[in-house]
Amino acid sequence: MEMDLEKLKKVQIELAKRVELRPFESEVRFVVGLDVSYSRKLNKMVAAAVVLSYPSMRVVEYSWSVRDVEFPYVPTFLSFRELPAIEEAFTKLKHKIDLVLVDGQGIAHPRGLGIAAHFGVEMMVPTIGCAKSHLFGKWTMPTPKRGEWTPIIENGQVIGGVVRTRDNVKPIFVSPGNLIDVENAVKWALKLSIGYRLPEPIRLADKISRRIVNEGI
DNA sequence: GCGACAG
DNA sequence: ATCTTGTCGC
Repeated sequence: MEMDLEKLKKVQIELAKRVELRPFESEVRFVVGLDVSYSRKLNKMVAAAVVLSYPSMRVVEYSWSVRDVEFPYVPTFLSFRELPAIEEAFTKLKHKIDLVLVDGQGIAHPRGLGIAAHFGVEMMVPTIGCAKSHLFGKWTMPTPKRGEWTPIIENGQVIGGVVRTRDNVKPIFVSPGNLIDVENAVKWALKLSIGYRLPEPIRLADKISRRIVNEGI
């Protein structure tokens, strides 16, 4: 397969320069969650985009995209595998989106461009990365109480947070994707986490994409 | 050289 | 991510 990782690293480094970390204070009406599920036998993937109203937290719209899997899973290069699908699903939405949550890292990535940051700079929309496990940066375990969080640090800079979204449940790794800073990314990841480990937008996107795969795409 | 390594 | 049985706990 024709894929030059060194070349792609340069692409990531260039795109990372376009990430803007800044306070996020705009009014939030609609939030979207993005996630991808796979059908191993069909070699296809399904990306789902779920729109929730805020603060009512109701599903007001959702869309999806089915694509052939043409890029392998290589740690730190996840966006080249899933971005085509999640961008297509996102583009199909009719609502005007205020904030996006993506399943994966934001800037907490070796070259500062996890899938959430890559998506954020290409779509130019406020984006937060929420990963279920660690990839990059030094961190310590936060206390077991919901709302508690510890910083993910690299070169003396806070690039994200390890966030406890539920009492005594394994924390999630949150980092800015674009147009938001660490504090606001953590704040919103918590506000959108209601009763479950993952924020509602991402949890529902996972459920919907998985259902589409299991119903025969 | 060795360990780590989103989904 | 997917595959895959039972099991612990609210």
